[in-house]
Amino acid sequence: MQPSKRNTAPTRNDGRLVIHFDYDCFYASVFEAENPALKSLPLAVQQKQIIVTCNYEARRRGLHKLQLVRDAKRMCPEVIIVLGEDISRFRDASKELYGFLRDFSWNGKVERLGFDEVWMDVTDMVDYNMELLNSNDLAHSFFQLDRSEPTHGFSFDASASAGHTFPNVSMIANTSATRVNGGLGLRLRLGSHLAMYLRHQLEQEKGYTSTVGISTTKLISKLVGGLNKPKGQTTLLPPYQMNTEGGPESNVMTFIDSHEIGKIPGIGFKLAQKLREHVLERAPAFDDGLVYGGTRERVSVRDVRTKKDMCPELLEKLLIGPGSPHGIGYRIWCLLHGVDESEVKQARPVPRQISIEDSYIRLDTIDEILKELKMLSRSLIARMRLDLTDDEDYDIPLLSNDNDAVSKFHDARCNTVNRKWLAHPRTLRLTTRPRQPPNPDGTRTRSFKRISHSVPMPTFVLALTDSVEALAERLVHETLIPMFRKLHPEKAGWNLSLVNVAVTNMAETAGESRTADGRDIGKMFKLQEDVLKDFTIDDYEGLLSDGQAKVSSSKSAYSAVDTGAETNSLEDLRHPAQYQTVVDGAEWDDEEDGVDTGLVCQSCGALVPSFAILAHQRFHALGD
DNA sequence: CAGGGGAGTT
DNA sequence: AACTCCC
Repeated sequence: MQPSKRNTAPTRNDGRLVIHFDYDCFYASVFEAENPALKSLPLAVQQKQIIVTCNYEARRRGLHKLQLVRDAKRMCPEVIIVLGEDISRFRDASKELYGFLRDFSWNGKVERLGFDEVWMDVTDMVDYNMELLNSNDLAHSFFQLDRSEPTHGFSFDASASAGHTFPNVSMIANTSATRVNGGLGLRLRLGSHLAMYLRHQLEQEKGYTSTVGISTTKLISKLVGGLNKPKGQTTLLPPYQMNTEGGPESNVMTFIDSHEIGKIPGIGFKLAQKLREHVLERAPAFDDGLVYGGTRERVSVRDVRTKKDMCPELLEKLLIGPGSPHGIGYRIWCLLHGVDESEVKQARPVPRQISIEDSYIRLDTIDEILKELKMLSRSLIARMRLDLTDDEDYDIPLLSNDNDAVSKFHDARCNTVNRKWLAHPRTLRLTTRPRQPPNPDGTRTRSFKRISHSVPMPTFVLALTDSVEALAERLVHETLIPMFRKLHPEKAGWNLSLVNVAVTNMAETAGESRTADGRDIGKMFKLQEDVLKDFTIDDYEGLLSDGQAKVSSSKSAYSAVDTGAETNSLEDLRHPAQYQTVVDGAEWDDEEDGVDTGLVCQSCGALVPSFAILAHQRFHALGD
């Protein structure tokens, strides 16, 4: 980057419309939805000795999240406390609400974070409805929820936004003004009405209230939603563009600048501490303590952004460390300016990993280990069957002319095992957290370091006809105990504070293109976005020297990837012509099968794991 | 590491 | 395999 452009703010791209949902006090709401009588009473959810969350009746009486049960009872003796250590009901409710919201989406870009947050990219819905507006009568508008059904939707007043705004002023209807910036003001307004409609649906149909933010990125929609909790929604008003000479201040900058640095999603504990240390020029006292030796401890986004010599390169130097991605300096630089190009990800059909863990005060005998591994294995296999299998029935209607299939359908119906794997894990991992041996002086250093060992997934676990119990037994003795010996070769002397058993590295089996909701189409979209992203990044470097004219080049990139030729060359990039994809078989009979999906080198025939392809290419380049 | 997850990167 | 981030 050129020295003169060091402090160039990243360019905003506000072409999207993103809504962020956060269900109000989710765990408590799950119990209230099951038993509505609880709604009018103070209710708290307990895990171990902690109130993990409580409803607003309880908060009115002084209770709060992460409070000791004892303190909560003292403060509010009437509080109703329910146990929430079994999280399955929360997981189920979360999936149901997620599915409910996703059914409104046109593009499938609906992403969940944890159990209680969802982003929706509704750009296509909003832009479609922008075209339907009658600019002479915005107050009587209709939002169409289905492109092929003009009457399916809701009426709304497009001359004002729904819910709260930041800044907190009512948006005065001004048609000529709203058309600047590609109509951003008006588009946000439509987004706010769609958000309001979806919140009402969520409450009416499912009984859950939510707090919502509306903006153009994941970052800003999530942050701005936090302004009106609970049961509120907030839209960040334009102008969004950075301040130019004499122009108005960007509301994005105004909004994000005052946030504590550690409150920005993507800036976690470690990064926040490093940034605070740099700004304060000394070690910060605590995570978010306010005062240290009488001096100011709070470090805001503005403090970091305006610190002397601040630039992407400095951030990179400051923040690079083990586990942190390269390019983090530029990413954080963008976050400091409220810029976040990350996409709302499409729904994934199956999870990337499933893990079960438990923590212990003391775990130091092999008998206890055996018992715990058995428990964890049972849970894990049960979860695998729940989350990685599908009912075979779904395929039958497609073959309904086939008599065999029809009778098979009935067989399957009567059979308790009529499921099949949507994906099977290729890797099994055992993780432990050893407790530190005591120091010479008797004190104990607390360590939360984990160690792990992975092996190819033993395929017998996938036999759906065997009982969970029998499979767990076999898994422990044949696989997990040997893995444990590898992690802890000593006969004794260890003491564990945590054990985790996980399956990862999922291989999707049959039926990847089964349904019309289009995972294949999803992949094409993703491919295009990747190209667009790469193009935009290169483009960004090239354009830095003249600062402007971002949008038009992004658009030309988009039309370029629309052609078949471009798509093919993209394939070539991802799978160099020299390599052929190894198709991972759907069989898992009993061969201790191919562990890693990779590519076969067409030069030497070697099976090369994906991560080693570049190295392998270099090998040939040097050798030849 | 509240707890018991989950997603990503090098 | 270890680390960082999110809830």
